[in-house]
Amino acid sequence: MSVTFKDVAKLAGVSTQTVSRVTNGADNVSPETRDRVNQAINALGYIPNKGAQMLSRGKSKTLGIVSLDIALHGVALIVNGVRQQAYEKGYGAALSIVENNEFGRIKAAIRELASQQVDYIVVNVPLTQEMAEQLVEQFTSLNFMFIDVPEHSKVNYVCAEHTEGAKMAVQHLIACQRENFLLVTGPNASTGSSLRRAGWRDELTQNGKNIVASYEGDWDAQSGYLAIRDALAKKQSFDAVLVANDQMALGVLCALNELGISVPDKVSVVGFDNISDSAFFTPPLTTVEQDFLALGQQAVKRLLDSTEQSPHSYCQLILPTRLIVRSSTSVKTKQGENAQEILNHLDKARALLQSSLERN
Amino acid sequence: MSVTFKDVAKLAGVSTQTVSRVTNGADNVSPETRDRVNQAINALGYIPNKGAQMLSRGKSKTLGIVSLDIALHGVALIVNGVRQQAYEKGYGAALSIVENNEFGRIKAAIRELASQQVDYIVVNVPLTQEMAEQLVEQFTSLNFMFIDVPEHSKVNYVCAEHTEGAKMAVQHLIACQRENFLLVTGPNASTGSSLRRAGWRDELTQNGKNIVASYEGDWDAQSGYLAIRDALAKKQSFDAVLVANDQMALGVLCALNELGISVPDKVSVVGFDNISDSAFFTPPLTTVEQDFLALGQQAVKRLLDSTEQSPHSYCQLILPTRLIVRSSTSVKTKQGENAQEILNHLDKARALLQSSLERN
DNA sequence: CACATTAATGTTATCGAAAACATTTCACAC
DNA sequence: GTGTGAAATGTTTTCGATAACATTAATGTG
Repeated sequence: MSVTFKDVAKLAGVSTQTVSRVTNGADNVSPETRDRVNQAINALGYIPNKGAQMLSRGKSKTLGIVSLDIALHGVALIVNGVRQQAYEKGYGAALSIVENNEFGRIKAAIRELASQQVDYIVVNVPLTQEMAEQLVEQFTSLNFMFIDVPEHSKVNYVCAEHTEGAKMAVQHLIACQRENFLLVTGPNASTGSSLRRAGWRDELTQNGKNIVASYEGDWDAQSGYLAIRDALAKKQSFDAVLVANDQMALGVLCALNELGISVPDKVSVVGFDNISDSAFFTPPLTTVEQDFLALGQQAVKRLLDSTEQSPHSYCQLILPTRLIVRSSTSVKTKQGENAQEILNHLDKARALLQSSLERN
Repeated sequence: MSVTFKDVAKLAGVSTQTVSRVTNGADNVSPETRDRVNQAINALGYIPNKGAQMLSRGKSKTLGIVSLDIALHGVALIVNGVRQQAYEKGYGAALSIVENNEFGRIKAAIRELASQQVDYIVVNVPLTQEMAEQLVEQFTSLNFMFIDVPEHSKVNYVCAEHTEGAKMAVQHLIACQRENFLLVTGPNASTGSSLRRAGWRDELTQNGKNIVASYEGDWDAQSGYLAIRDALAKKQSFDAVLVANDQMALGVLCALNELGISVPDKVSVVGFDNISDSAFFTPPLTTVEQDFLALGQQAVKRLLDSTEQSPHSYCQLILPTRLIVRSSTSVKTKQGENAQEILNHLDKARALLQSSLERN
C-alpha cells in the first residue's frame, strides 16, 4: 500500500521515531541523519497520514466551515477569507455546505466536522440567537464563531453593519428627493436580509416616506426582475427601489430598462454588497459595500484569539459598510427642467435621420 | 477529552467491538443490545473519530477536489456538482484551492489531499497534457479525473465542447451579417479559454471574416470593459464582439452602452457560459451555454465507474454546449431601413416634450 | 444426549504517527 | 578517571476504531 515511516526508517537505517523527528523539524537530529532521512522520504515519495497524525496528536490543526451554497458570490468570498486566514495561521480548512438552513442539517454538518477533529468551527448560515447558543452548548468541545448572527447573542460573532448600511441607502435616496419606495428583500430566513429590511423600514417611516410594496426575493437576478414586473403589472407607482443585494438589483435594472423606465431619473435603484460586477451594470449601480473577505478573515482571526481569552468574554465584532454612489441614483429631474435641452437633441437627431432617409 | 467507544461501551455494559458493530449497522447484534448502545451513544453525544476510522479501515471514503478560486461562478458550480455527486455515492469531499496554476502548488495540494487518504481526486485547474500525465504517474496510489484538460491526453477527463460552442457563436454572428470581430479571451493559461479562442479563429478565418483585435481578459467584468474602451480609443471599427465568458461580456456591454453604441444593432455581442445573470443584462446576452454542474457531476460519476474498468481505458467525456440566443445579437439594420419608424417615434416624443414644456 | 451449527458477544492485534520514556555515546569538569 | 550533562538515537506505549480471531450460549439434529 502506501509508504509509511517504517519504510522510510528502513531505507534510511534509522528508527521510525527519528523519521518523525525529521518530519516535525525537531532540532536534536544530526545533520547527516536528517539528510539521509529526507533523501529516503523523497526517494519513496512518502506522504504523511493525517488520520494517524490526528490520532496521536489529539488535535488536527484544522478549522471547519459550515456554509451556505458557495454559488452565492458573497458566500464564496467569505469562505475565501476564512480559508486564507486559517491557512495563514497554520490551519487547514474543511468545508461543509448545507443546502438549506434546516437546523438538523446544520447539526449534522457540525457533527461531520467534529468527527474530523476540527479544533474550531466558523458557521456562516443564518441562525437565530437561540440556535447559535444551543450549538455552543451542545458541542462543548468545539470553539464556535458565527457570521451574521443576530446581535447580542451570547456567542462569538462577526457581523456586517447591515442596519446602518441599509439606513445609508435610504438617506441617500431621500437626498435624491425620492418619496415612494419599493423594497426587494432577501429570503426572510436570512439574518442579513432581515437586518437590512429593518434598517430600510426604520429610516423610511422615521422620515415619513411611503413603502409602496415589499417583495421577498431569493438573492438572484430573476427574483428582482419578477418583483418589478409584478409591481408594474399592478400599476404601482414608485420612484425608488431598495434591493437587498446587487444580483437582484441587476434583475431590477433589467426590468426597468426593458420597459423604458429611465434609471436613475424616473426610478433610482440602490443595491447591497458591491460585488465586482455592479460597477458594470447599466447603469452602474449605487450600492452599499460590505467586505465579505474581511468578514471571513476577521471571523478566523478573532476565533483563534478568543480561545486565549477568559471563557466568558465573547468576540462581537461589527464590520462597517459604506455607500458607493454610482449612476443608478440621482436627484429627480423636475418635469420640464431639462426639456429644452432634450428637445434640441431630438431636433438634431431628427434632422440626421431625415437626411439619411432621403439619401436612400 | 472527547467521548470514545470505550466510554460508550462502559455505559452500555458491552465491549467496544459491539459498539463498533452497532455504529456500522452489522446485523449480528441483538435488538436489546443495539438499543442500549444507541442510548449510550446519544446520552454521551458520541462522535466517531474519522482519523481513527481511516487508520483502521485503510480507506477514507473521501474524494478530493483541487480547484481554482471558487469566487469564479463557474468554478463554484463545478465544485457543487462534484460535491453533490460524491455525496450521493457515499463519499465525503475535501476541497483544496490553488490560487494560481503554478504546478508546484498543484502538486502540494494533491499531496495535502493524499495525506487525508482520499481515494479519488478531481482536478479542476488548467493543466497541459504533460502536467496531467505527470501527476497520474507520480501519484500512483490515487485515481485522477481532470476537468477541461486538453483533449486526447492519456488521462481520465471530462470536458465541455468549448471549440464547437465557440464555432456556434461565430456562425450565429455571421448569420447576423457581421464582418469585423473583436475578441475578448480569458487568461491564456486557461485550457477552456484557449479552446474557445481556437474555435473562434478557425471559424472566422474559414469564413473570411476579419479579426480586428484580440484582448486577453482575466474573466471579470472589468477586463471586458477595458478591452472595449481600449479598442474604441484606438478607433478600431467592429460590429461584433466574441467574449470568452459572460462576466466579461457584462463589462463589454457596459462600455458599449456607456458610449451610446447600440447593442445589438451597431455591435452584437456573444458571451460564453450562460450564467444565470446573463439573461438580465442590458440587453439580455446571447451566449453559449455550458453545464458546469453536470461537468462536476459527470467527473465524479465517471471517475468512480472508471476504477471498475480495465486499467488502460480512459474516460474521455465531452459535454455539449449550446447557443442561447437573446437580445445582444441581431441582424444589422440596413442604414435607413427602420428610419421612418424611428422618425415617427421621435415626432411623438417631441410633441410630448413640447407640450410639457409649455405647461411649465 | 452428544455434537454440529449458528447467533451474540468478547479479546487481541493492527493501522501510522507521535509522546513518553530509555539508552547510548561523547565531551568536559573536577 | 569517574561523574555529570547533553546530544543523538532507539523502544514502548498510546491514540480510536476495526478486522481477524476466539469464545460463549443457545438451538437443533440424528
